[in-house]
Amino acid sequence: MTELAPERRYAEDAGLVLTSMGMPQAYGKLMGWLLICEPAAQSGAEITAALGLSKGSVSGGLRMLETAGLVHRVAMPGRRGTFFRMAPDALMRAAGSEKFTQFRELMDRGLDVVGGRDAPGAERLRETRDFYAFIEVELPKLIERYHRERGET
Amino acid sequence: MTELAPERRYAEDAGLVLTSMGMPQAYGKLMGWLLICEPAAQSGAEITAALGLSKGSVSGGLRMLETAGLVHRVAMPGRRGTFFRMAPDALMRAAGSEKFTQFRELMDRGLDVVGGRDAPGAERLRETRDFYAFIEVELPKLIERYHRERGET
DNA sequence: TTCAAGGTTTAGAACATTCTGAACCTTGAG
DNA sequence: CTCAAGGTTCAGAATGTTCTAAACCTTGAA
Repeated sequence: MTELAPERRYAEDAGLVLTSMGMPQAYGKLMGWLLICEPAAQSGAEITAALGLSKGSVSGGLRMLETAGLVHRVAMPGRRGTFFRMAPDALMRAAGSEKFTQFRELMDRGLDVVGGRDAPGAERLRETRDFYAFIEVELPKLIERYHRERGET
Repeated sequence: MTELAPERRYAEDAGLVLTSMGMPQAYGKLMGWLLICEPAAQSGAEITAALGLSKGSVSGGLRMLETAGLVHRVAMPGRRGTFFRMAPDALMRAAGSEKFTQFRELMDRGLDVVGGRDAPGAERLRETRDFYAFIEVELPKLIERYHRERGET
């Protein structure tokens, strides 16, 4: 068993963590690597070599991450190939309030089915709906506050 | 193709939504049903009949949901079998800040690997870490605020 | 223009998850 | 005690996901 560089090991571990959040392991490794690699922008070939994944996985993964806005393509004049780096705000996008919106919508649809907020048996849906509606509105404000406070200092 | 009652259809749709958040479809259907069913507490047999799932899926699903704290067992004196109902705060638990904690920890481990907050190339990790640390602290406060405001009125 | 490196696509092998059906256990009514 | 309804467990079929390898396409240096 050959020894593993700490950077490589970190990418492996990130793969595990991100898998537990619904991302394919290989793509999680890409994210982990792009979080700590030096230099920050690397070609697909370099990443392939660093992580021991197939070219196919790296290509597919980078495209997916790019689509999700987590990774950007970077031109490196004078060097062959395409380079990728983590988007500056990459994992902050994953905080997404979309999930809360989805839940709130599901509760609203439930309220329709049972006959509105005041129908008998609607408490379950009403309470849950109100909670998610609150978070849905307040979480973006919270994030905005973070950026405001951070920007000032 | 036989017509589907709106309640049953709602459970089916909830199954789809919750699947997209990483829950098995059958378990999502259980949650959907328990959100709108009347009466609110039902036996496994009733749920099995209502949703057309196997006894095995219903039994396993209810156990899992119970373990996750989303569903409670209820005694119904005089009636056969075990009854289940949605936990009052069921889906509010799913708001969990555990995810943010996990991310923050991953970033901290990354900072260790690259040599600390001030190491070259550590900005990526540092910015992400600070963001998640902020949400990790503030989201529980936000939830607490919701309950306080809600409790007063 | 040629060629090699880099990147993309895709079929399918390897793997993991989900769900059911059937055997089994438990409980309470009669 | 007996029996039937309710519940649990588990092996395996059905399904879905992930990853690779190999064929293919693209690009730029010489």
